[in-house]
Amino acid sequence: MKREKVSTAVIRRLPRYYRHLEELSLAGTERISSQALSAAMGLTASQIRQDLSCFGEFGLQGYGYNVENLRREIGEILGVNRGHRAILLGAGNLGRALMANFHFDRCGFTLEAAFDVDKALIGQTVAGVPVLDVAELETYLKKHPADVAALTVPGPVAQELTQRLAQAGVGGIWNFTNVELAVPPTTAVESVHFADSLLTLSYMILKG
Amino acid sequence: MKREKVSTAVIRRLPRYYRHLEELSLAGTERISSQALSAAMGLTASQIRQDLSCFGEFGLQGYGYNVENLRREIGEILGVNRGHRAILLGAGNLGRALMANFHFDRCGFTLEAAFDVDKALIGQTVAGVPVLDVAELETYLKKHPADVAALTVPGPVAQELTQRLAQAGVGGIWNFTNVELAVPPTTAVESVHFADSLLTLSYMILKG
DNA sequence: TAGATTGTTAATCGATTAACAATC
DNA sequence: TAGATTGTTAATCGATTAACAATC
Repeated sequence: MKREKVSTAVIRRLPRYYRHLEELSLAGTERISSQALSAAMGLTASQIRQDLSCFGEFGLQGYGYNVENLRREIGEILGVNRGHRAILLGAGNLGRALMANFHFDRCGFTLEAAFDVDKALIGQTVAGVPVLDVAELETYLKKHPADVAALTVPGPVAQELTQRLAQAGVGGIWNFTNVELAVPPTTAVESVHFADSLLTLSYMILKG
Repeated sequence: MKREKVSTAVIRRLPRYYRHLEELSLAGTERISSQALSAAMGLTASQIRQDLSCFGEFGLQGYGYNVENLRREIGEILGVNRGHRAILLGAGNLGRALMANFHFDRCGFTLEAAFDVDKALIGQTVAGVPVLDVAELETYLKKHPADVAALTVPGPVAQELTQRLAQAGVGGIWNFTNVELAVPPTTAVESVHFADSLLTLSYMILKG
């Protein structure tokens, strides 16, 4: 194993590997070669072996990889068994859609609470998750530390809330606003930029 | 200008440039150098000039770039003035969140209709957009061709609907399901994989 | 054993950065 | 004019692909 620093290109492929292996495992496939997996995913076999070699030796010469074993190993690398805790800020349409539809648990997260400013929403429960007053954010986090906060609030309040979250020790921000968030180096940000995605598609339908 | 084929790395930066330039323009900034823009975006000046040179010469020696002009040019490249038409399939929580909150128009799209199977939703209007019966999809598209379809349906029906959309001439699919869609070469797919994004964040909070 | 397939090293390819002549 | 900054060519860096000895 070559444990140099792992490039973001590799890291971004890990969830895809994980997803494919989940499906293979669910379909009852027991073993797979890098060749077969690469064909299914549109990569090269070489790349898959190269990627995995950043983290360890998970295969067997002449055999390939045990699907369930590799799935578990990659899950371990991604941290799906760490019992991560999440909160959500902004229980508007998008926030409630995530609460109702997104399977946090499949990523190894428990969504423990949502926060909003709207008195009409505070006190409600969405998909089993209580909506609390954002004024209580710090008090809540002191009692129930969270690893990650999903940020589904209006753009103008995104940066201010980010600061409060970082201050309160939340390690990662899952950003759904179109704001480029400034964070201290101890806080990670992963953004889902809908507009960037749609504009990319807009470009693609003009060309290719 | 070197008009070779533009790499996806460059294409994925275009929406970011566009977004930053919108903000600068809105803030009344008239001109900017590649140096200043790169500092604001966390890139190198060289990279920005290199990226832009794929599409033309938009700057002026000794001056830099006119913000509003560059914004418009990049908008043109991305196709925001093409009057693209969109439909949406699946008016559940996520679909309605997009309808209510996402500014299709800021990306140059008009969201013209949504489709669902749920009789309780069909006939309703969400944020001014009618929800139609998905059984009428082909009939509708014959009368009102769409450039792009947002796919916010349950995983199991995603592939089947993708085929119907491609068949009906929809050029791009904005995929919010966690299904890896198979499409003919004439159809573009851009996926927003929430789970991949959260798993990436999960990895980041363990390391970095 | 023979065939298959890994993990890793070396070769290639592509993307980013640096440098600079051109010129506003 | 002098200073600034572009667009582009060349140099560097990093990521992907190919090749192959090791070995199940």
